[in-house]
Amino acid sequence: MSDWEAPRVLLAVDLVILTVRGSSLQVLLVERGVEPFEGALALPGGFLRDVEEDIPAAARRELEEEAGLADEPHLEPLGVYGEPGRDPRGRVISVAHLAIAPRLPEPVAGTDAAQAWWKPVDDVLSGRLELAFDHRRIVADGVERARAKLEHSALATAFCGDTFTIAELQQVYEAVWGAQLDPRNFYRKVQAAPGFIVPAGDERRPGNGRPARLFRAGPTDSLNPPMVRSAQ
Amino acid sequence: MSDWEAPRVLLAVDLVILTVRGSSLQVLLVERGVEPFEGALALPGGFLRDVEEDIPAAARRELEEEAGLADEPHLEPLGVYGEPGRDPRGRVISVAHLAIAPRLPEPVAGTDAAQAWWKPVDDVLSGRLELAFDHRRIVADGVERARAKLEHSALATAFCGDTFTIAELQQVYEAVWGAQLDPRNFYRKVQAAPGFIVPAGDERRPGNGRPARLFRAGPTDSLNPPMVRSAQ
DNA sequence: CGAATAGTGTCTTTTAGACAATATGTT
DNA sequence: AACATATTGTCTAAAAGACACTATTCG
Repeated sequence: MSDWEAPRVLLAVDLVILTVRGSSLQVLLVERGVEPFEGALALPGGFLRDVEEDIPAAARRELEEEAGLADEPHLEPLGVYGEPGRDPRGRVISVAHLAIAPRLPEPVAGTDAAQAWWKPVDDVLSGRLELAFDHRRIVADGVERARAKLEHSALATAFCGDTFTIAELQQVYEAVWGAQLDPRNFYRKVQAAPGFIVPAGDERRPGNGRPARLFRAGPTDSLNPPMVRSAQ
Repeated sequence: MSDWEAPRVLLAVDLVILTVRGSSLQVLLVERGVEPFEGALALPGGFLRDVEEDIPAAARRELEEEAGLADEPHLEPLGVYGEPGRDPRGRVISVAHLAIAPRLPEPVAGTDAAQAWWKPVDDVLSGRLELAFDHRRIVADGVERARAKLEHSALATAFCGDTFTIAELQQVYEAVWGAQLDPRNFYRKVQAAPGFIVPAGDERRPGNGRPARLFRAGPTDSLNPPMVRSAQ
């Protein structure tokens, strides 16, 4: 064992960036510019820049380079994906991250050299859309993580802008969970968890009817009581 | 970018192996035999054996080599820990795994060259016990994962032997959550989740009182309704 | 005013938790 | 029998969900 040397691997960072557009949960995909899978759709990501780069830093860097999202969206580690033979360039270990982007005006977050598109996660999960590598699995894990965290954490506010109405927050839950919720019960439910959301003063969002009160994300991340998705 | 080459890192696998002994949640620790942190307590683990080794396979190998646990305990990926400067031997990325060992007769799972001990997680989390590297943080994450999963999954059965009584299952919940539960409500609660546990036929465990019925793990992993730990 | 959405009140059903009562074994 | 633990039953309080109703804006 004394002349044995531990093998070295390539370390990549991949991003599952989710947002809600319209009433559907969407994920940001890019077109690969190099082999393998050149031309195929894939998650934004890339190799560690240098051997001293911190993993969260690499994730933030890719978030900005490939998605143009510089303004601190929610970002958390998701998992490690590293089957041998996954990439012909050698043994690659990918550290996937989950990022949540707030509702953007409309335009797709284009970037860099490659192009980027928001695509409905349903199209990815159902297989209607082919992804490079094992990226479909990674998306599935990211979506499942988001669904679970909506129950117990304040993650939903990361999908919204700085201020938002309760109806907008409900749209997030409905898009991520793929379920309809009663607006009246939802209204009281979100306010029952102390510190989840706090009023932002005046009123706005003059939609078709009565303008809705505005809220912003509260101080606590852990929801108690939790938001429960009924057992389908 | 054409003459740029992606950096390579060392890949390690670390194990948070939890069990319940007596009424406390315990974690398996080994004494490090080499620098850095020689002589200090640490999680079992090690480098990938060769560049083609699968990560789950490496985790199972360490589980057997360092803990003597060959018989398929529950094993799941926990997270990635790879700050630069964490290890003087170079850039090391550690993929931590969570393993659950069933209640063992009594003897400590000794092994290999190094020695191993079960230690109460409370001693690790409180800092009474010093651990090498960032292993205290990894233990904390593993314990938190276990606590959370006990609510929504059948993970608790992994702490038990092949068959178990409901009182034994309750001891698992109490040790992991660090809380007291009402045996009568617990009894109905665990049976209310379809597929969580199934009867194993006859009776046994003739303790001091009436012998308890035996159960084994049921087919479903997802608990519905969940076991809830009251909001402390 | 009428349409449309925001926000409140109330009732019913379900669930969580406390705890009495009964069952079945050991000594 | 006395004791200890297992298992069942029952009551009460809290929460989830359905849904009628009121409020406020726009056209």
